[in-house]
Amino acid sequence: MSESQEAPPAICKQLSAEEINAQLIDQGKSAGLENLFKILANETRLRILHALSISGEMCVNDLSATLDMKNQAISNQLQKLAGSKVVATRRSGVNIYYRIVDPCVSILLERALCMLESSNTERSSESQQQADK
Amino acid sequence: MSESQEAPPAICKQLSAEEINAQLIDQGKSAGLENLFKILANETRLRILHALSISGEMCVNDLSATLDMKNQAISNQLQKLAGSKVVATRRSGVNIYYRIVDPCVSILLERALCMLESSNTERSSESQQQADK
DNA sequence: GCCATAATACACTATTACATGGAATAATGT
DNA sequence: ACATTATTCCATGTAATAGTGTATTATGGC
Repeated sequence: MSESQEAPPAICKQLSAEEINAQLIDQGKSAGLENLFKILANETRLRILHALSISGEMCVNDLSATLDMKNQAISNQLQKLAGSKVVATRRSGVNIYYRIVDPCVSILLERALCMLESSNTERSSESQQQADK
Repeated sequence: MSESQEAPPAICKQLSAEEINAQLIDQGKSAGLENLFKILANETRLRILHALSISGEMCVNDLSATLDMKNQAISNQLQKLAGSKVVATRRSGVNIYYRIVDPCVSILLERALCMLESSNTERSSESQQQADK
C-alpha cells in the first residue's frame, strides 16, 4: 500500500472499526428494512399498490382486469401485502376491497420514483456533494 | 356477517377503469422501481450501505471484517451495488475502496427506517388520513 | 522474477419467490 | 337447495438469489 498520490475523495471520514461498529445497524432493524423493501421489490405488487393509490380501493377482480393478470396471482400478492399490513380489506357482498393502510408507502414510492428519474437525468460530472446527514 | 351496515371507508374514489389505466405506472417505471427495491431488499447489502454511509468509504476487507462475513460474499454484493451505480470505487494500492454514489440512497434508507419505527409505534386508531396529493 | 495480499470470477448448492392450474370456500340470487 | 361469481388454498415447476470453495487476476514488497 504505498500511498502514493492518488487524490483521496473528499468524503473520507476514516473512522475506527470500533466507532463504526458502535453505530452499525442492528440485526432487527436491518431485517425489518429488508422485509419492507422485499415487499416493494416486485413489479406486480408495485403495480397493485400504484393502482390502489390512484383508485382508493379495488377488489381482486378489478385488479386482475386492470393489470391483465390471473386472479390467483393478484390474490397471492394481496395476501402478502395484507400480511405485512401494507393493505387492509373491506368486504362488500362477494367482493373484497383492498386499500393501502399506511400513506407513507405511497410517499416512499413517489420518492423512489423521483430518485429513479433523477438518476436518469444523471449528469456525469461527479461533484461530490455531501448528502446531508 | 350480515351485509349491510359496515361503514364504507372514506377513502373510496370510484374511478373508472379507463381513468385508472390512464394513470397506471408504465412498464419501464415499475421495472425500474422493482430493480431499485430489489437492490435494497437484502440484509447484507443494507448493512454494507449503512456501514459505508457511516464511514464514508471502506474496502472489501474492512467490510468483511466489520460485518463478519467472507470476502467473496461482500464482493458479490458490492459488484451488484456497483452494477446498479449505487456505489463507486477508488483503488489505492491493493485496496479498492467503495463509497455510496447517490446520497438519495442514504436518505431513502433513513426514511424507510423511520417508517418502520412509526409502524411499531402503531396506534390502532385507524384514522384514515389522506397521504397527500 | 517471486511471493503475499486484496479482490474478483467461476462453478455449485440451498433457499426463496412467483405464476399457474385445479380444488375449496364464501356470499348472492334464483 | 343449487348455480354462479369472487376469492383463497394448495401443490407444482421454474427462475432468481445468496453464500461457499476454489481458482484467477492485480498490485506492491522483496
